[in-house]
Amino acid sequence: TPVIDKILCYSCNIYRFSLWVSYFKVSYARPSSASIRDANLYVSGLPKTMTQKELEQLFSQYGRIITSRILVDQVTGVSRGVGFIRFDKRIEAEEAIKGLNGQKPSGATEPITVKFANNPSQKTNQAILSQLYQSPNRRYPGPLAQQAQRFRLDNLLNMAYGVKSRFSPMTIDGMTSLAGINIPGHAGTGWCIFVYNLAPDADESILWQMFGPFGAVTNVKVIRDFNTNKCKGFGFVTMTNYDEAAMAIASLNGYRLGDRVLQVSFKTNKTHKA
DNA sequence: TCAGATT
Repeated sequence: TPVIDKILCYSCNIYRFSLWVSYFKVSYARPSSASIRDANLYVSGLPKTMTQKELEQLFSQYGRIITSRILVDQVTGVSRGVGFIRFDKRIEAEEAIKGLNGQKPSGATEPITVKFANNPSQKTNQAILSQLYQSPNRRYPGPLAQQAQRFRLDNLLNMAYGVKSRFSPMTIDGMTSLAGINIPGHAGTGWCIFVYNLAPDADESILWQMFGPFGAVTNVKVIRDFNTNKCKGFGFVTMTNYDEAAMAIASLNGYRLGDRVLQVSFKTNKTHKA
């Protein structure tokens, strides 16, 4: 559809047009039947360089692919290393799991995980559910919440009087891009924080409650054992702003949660294997 | 004692 997006000359009617072209796919819905139900696979551990085409090539040996997708970071556009493959038939998906789960694609250094995808209609929004949950000590702010509150006030004063904090995100980001150095925990979309010594029954809501008062938290995760579903003793929190993350770490490292003393720091790259 | 990711 041509659209006038600029009038270059009113008197002689010269316009600049822009032309937007959209592509649609229209097709009959596939008749539902047991044979095509649950034929959708979730794939993780993909090499970040793998394209959708290469992903399809890898899986096409097991059957007809209906759709495929690689998830990308919304900011950087780079692959998140996870994706989806929907096969025509469930039996094809089962064969693909048998053949590819735990295998290294040619040229890859890490094995991929292939399993049936969750059904998106039954997903729960963990973040919203957790944040709706309010514990009594949140309603009556303790020392922790007061510290976070002071910090926010401090931020407002900085903004009002133009005082730059030494932890200002601008300074840090400028340093990062100029020197090309890697700062622990910095993931591009936020600052990843490692929380150690969580109790086996810890859940995401406790992380939201602890870190939320310090600023913008975009993600929390309690790492659980696959079989027991108990917390493995640690978790991760992603915060948007460096100074808020730094304040949360400074305040929460050594914090006593129940009968445990937490260790809180920026996430490092160390692996738990070997 | 430093993951997993769900269109």
